[in-house]
Amino acid sequence: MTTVWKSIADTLVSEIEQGHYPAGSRLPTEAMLAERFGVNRHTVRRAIGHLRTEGLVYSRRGAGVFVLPQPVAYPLGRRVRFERNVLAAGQTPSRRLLMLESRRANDAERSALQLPTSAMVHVMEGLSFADEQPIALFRSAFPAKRFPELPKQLRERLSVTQAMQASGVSDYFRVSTKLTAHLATPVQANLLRLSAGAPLLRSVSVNADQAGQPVEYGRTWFSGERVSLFIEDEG
Amino acid sequence: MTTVWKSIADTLVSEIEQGHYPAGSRLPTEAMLAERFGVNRHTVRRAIGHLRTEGLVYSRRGAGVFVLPQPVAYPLGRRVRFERNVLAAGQTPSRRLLMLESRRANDAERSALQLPTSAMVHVMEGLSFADEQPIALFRSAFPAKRFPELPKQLRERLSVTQAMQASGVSDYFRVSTKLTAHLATPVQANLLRLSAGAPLLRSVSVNADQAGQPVEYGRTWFSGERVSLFIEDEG
DNA sequence: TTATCACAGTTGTCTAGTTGTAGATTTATT
DNA sequence: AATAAATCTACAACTAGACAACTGTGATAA
Repeated sequence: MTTVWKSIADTLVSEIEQGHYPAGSRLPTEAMLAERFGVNRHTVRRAIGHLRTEGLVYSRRGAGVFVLPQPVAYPLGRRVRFERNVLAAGQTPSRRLLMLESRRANDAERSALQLPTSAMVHVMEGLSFADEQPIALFRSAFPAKRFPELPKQLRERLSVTQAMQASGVSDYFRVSTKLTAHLATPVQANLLRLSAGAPLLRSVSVNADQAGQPVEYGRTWFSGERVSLFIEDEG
Repeated sequence: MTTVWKSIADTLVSEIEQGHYPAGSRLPTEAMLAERFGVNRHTVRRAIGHLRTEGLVYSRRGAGVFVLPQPVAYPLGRRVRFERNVLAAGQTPSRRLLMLESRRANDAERSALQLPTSAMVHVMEGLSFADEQPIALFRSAFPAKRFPELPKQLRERLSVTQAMQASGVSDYFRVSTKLTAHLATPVQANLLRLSAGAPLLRSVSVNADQAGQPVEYGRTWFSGERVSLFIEDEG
């Protein structure tokens, strides 16, 4: 015995899957859907509530119900490139810069980047989006001595790859990646538009140039819901 | 020798036939009827269940029990016009718009309307009523290129014939009609106020202008109980 | 240009009422 | 005693309406 709200939920799911309502778009209002399906608004709400728990949509009071993009498959391999990864998943990448500063390296940064004591690093913090949907929070440290112009370049282009090239590093490679699971702090949850305490995947990684010299020490917090990391074959 | 619920059913039938509860009106709630007849609610339910199988009333969970009007005779011929048909049956036609959108035509629509690949169509979905009683669910596709203003016109007038005229098609004719029988999905049943799994008559049709150019590809689901389709003589 | 405000539209929440369903129990009929 | 009819109880599912909380937009004023 199927209930009305379930069949409405099924209809909406199939319409979303057929691209009828593309990712990021707004569903018709609850009132319109109620009219269309010939039911009370509460019944539509129950169907939408189901889609919400399935992670297909999210709703904002006063604004509407919006279609969520499906989780991005994010390959971790020898070459990890944000834009390429998101594009390969069929979504549109973008970034937002939250902070950019230069300061003394802390212990972890010195160790990872093989820097002498009291060396300076440029630190960039930002958000990564796929189709307007925040998928990760990142904080990267670069050796300041080697890349004196990096802050300007990052500010202009926002792409690590391009900024590196402008600083003479034509290519770079992932030399280590450590993954752990964490719960989102309130600040992180807010930035990633998750509920506080949502699960995050934390990646701590080092990239190095062709000579093996470390050029970036990065920490990234991926939304566990929206990203599925996978290890690429090293072909 | 007669049971309690049967006599209650008889009483209700005669009251409906005497116009005590006119078509479309709501019966008193089961609780009130139980009170009135001095019986348990379930006994009233059994009587109402009988009226329902007789096609005299229909009930909507949470809303109440409503009196049904009689079925409509619907002629299918060279000129099929909803309003004319229902008026000819002595009832009052009306329509409700459920959805109106423009999108890429799918295969069936492209083929029926003789459109090139990736052509756009306007799609209208709605309900047809005779005397406030839903008799059919329809979904029509129109070539968007030829009728750029159609959505506005349909929204204003809700009459295909009038919208066509406003777009320069003074008259149109049925060029093909295919009929099949289907069972109502839960959503369809709900919209037509039928029980799920009720039989529907599905008509897939194409209308064309005087030059023979297809102008509408329509699918209509008629309630098998409330409509009897008949083929008109082509005089 | 910027800030503020008003307003309509949308989702969130609550209360109350109605029909649908399931099961157990009592009462009437044969 | 057996069986059918009716009762009783309790929820589940849906409707109906009202109001609160919030968003987005456009108008107005500084």
